[in-house]
Amino acid sequence: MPPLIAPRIPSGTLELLPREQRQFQRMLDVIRKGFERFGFGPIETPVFEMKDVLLTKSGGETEKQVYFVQSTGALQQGHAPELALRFDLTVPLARYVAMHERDLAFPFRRYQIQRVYRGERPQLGREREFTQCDIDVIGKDALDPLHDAEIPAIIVGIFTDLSLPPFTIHFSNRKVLRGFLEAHGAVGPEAQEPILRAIDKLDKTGMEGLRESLAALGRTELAEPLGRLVTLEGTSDEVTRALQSLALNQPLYTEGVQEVAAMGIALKALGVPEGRVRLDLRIARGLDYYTGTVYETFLDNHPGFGSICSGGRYEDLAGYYTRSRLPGVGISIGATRLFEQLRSIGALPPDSVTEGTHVLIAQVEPALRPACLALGAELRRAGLNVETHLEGTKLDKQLRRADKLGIPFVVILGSAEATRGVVAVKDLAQKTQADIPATDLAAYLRAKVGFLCPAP
RNA sequence: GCGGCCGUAGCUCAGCUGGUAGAGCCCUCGGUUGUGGUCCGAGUUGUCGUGGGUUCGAGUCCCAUCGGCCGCCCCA
Repeated sequence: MPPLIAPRIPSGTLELLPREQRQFQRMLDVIRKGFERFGFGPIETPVFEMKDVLLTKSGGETEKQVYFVQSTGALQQGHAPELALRFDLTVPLARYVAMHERDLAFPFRRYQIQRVYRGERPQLGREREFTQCDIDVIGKDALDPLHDAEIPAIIVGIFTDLSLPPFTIHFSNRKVLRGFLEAHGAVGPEAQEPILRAIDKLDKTGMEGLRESLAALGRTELAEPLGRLVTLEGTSDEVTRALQSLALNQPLYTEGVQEVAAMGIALKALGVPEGRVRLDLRIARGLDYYTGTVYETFLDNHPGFGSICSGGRYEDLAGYYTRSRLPGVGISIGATRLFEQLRSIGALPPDSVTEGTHVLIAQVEPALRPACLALGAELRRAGLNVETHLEGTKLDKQLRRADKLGIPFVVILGSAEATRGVVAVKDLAQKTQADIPATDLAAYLRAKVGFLCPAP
């Protein structure tokens, strides 16, 4: 015998058993419905893109995390890879919009639920292959700030539908932060970026860390005013008023505060519950392409899990691919991370009997096999998901199978039942069993399973 | 890419100061005729991550290497 190869998957990848996969799928379904509800349309893009297309904006940090793709043939000839796996869905979106610009209706509202790849050190909630659920709105030349308010409303709806544990979408506005820094002498992106990063790390480093970073940058004088800005607490309205009262005479700052104020009003109008979405000046986001609103979502009781959903506003999405100016705003749910984290705290919703296999038809006598097949066909026509046990092993094995697969009902059809025109229906969870007239079976089970299915 | 911890059955792990391997779970079968998840009994499973070294002898010590987990960078 040849030696066995150890069955394994690369670290940072995830594989689920069918029941878990169903839960994950259900999560994605809820997300998709949430996107559709707000009038977003689906797209998909290839897992790999041309290398030069993908690596435009990245520069240093992201490039190190990119997987290159090369056919073995080309590899043998010593060619450098010309393809790379996408590491997010935003860059492919930019390419997509630039490519199909003339055919799209702007503002272009699309959602995209696909896997992305990052060459990172995996950890819990940090995979090398994971699923992102993105929505973005892309405008032509301009995009009303109202779109920025709609984004969190969409997410709140979805997370509520998912019965998530308490969560908060924190948002801020980089114009406010930049304007504030500008007004305090930190002028220009080169000076501001490192400070914004330091602010973004506040939850890990604390104020001490921020002070240290500022000291290292030779900006000790910013510690005091920035400290006050960043520790503003209260409802979004209260924080907004505090920002307005600072009355910094700085155009960018003023613009940012206006946007923040407008968001507060819009969020109320959209019916987003107070407290779900908070203005939090500690959110800055490291990614430098964000220019206005930024979002970051955390589970209230599990801050260590990191952000499960984040995004923001960017002034020019596709500058590398087209001369058109295409501002946008978007957000991404980290579905794989969210799923893993919910699972680790036991917060995944329980199996639903309306999904998966509803009924297992046990086969106890070879002579009745055709009857079992026919019964299965009939129940399926009634809208039920049915497995007919085709092996016809011992009954206890068949019951164990139903048990293991989480199938709630077992139908037993033997000659004892057949001669009386009934079948035995066993409810595995209730440990009950009843003889049901064969003619009533479909209706009986449908009522038991408790869902409305389309008329046959 | 940097730092720390760890690699023993499919899974989770035990194996004291070196003397050639164990538990639980899982799985299979049985506790007789068509009734599960409980209980009882029986059984299968390992080149102790890999390579080298020290030693009469190494899962146990040393070195290297690969892999995993955690933290950092970054991020969903």
